[in-house]
Amino acid sequence: MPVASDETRDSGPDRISEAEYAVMEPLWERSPLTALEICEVVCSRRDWSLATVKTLLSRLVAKSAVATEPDGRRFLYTPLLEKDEYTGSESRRLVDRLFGGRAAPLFAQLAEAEALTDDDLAEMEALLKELRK
Amino acid sequence: MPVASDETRDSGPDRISEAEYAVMEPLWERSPLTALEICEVVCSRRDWSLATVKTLLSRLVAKSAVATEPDGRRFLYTPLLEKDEYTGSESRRLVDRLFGGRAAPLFAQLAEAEALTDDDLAEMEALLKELRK
DNA sequence: GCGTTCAGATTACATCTGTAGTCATGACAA
DNA sequence: TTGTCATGACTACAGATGTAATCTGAACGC
Repeated sequence: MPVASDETRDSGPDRISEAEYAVMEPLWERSPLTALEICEVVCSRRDWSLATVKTLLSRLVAKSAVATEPDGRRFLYTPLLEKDEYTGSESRRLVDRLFGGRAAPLFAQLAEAEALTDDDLAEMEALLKELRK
Repeated sequence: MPVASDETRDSGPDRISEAEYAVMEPLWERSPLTALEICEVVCSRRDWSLATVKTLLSRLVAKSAVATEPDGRRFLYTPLLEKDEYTGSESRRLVDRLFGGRAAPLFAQLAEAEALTDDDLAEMEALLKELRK
C-alpha cells in the first residue's frame, strides 16, 4: 500500500486523461470516497466496471493526482489536484495551442458557434466590468 | 500513387491529434503544400524528421482531413478540415467537458489565471456590445 | 537502358489510453 | 480454522499516438 509517489523524471505534471477526469469528478464533489462509491457515480454513466475505476484510480495515484488513506482493508481517495488547477491549465493549454494564447478569438469562436447563452453574456459582461476597474 | 482517400466507415469525424494539428497549421496558412514544404515549417519547431511529417500526413489523409492532388511524382496537400471547424469543435468540447457547456466559467477561469490581456478584454468588450445589440 | 534519387507506402515500435480480468491477502462468518 | 468475500495489486490487451526507418517504384540524368 505504499505509493511513495513517483520517481525518475518529474518533468511537468502528468496530464490526466479524459477517463481519469471522469473519476476525479465525484472526488471533487465530495471526498474522501472509496473506489466503490466512485463507481456508483460513474460506472452507470459511462458503463464501466468497478475494475476500470480501480485501474484509473491507481493511475491517478501514480500521477499524484489523488491521495490514498487506508480505511480498514480498503482505501479512501482524496483529490490532490484541485479542480480549478485542472480546468485552469486545460483552458490555458487550449487557448495557447489553438489561439496563440489570446482569449478573444476563442470567445469569438464560441460566439459564432452560438455556444454562448444569454446568461453567459451577462456574466461575462459583469466579469469584464469587474476586471476593467 | 493512388490514395483514393477514405474507407470503410465514416462514423463521426475522427479527432485529429496534437501532432497532426501541428501539420495542419502550415496548411491553414497557405495551401497546397508539399510534404517537404510542411516539414520546412514544422520539423525545426518540433524537432521532427521528414518521415514523421509524412506519417502524420497520411494519417490525416486517412481521416479525410486533408486532400491530395498529384503534382508530378509527389503530392500537393490541401486541408479539407477548416481551421475554424477544428478550433470551434475543440473549444466546444472543452467547454462542455469542463464547464458543463457554460462559457462564462471558462472566462472566469482564464481571468483568474491572468490569461487575459488588455487587448483581449477590449476585444471581448467590443464583441459583447455587438452580440448584445 | 541503367543507376541514382526522391516521394509516397508500408512496417516498426514504444507509450499512453480505455477497458477489463485475475491474483493474493486480510477480514469475517460459521 | 476454514472457506468466503471484498479489495487493492498485477496482468492483459487492443487501439491511438508519437516518432521514425525501410521498401518500392517512377522520374531524371547520361
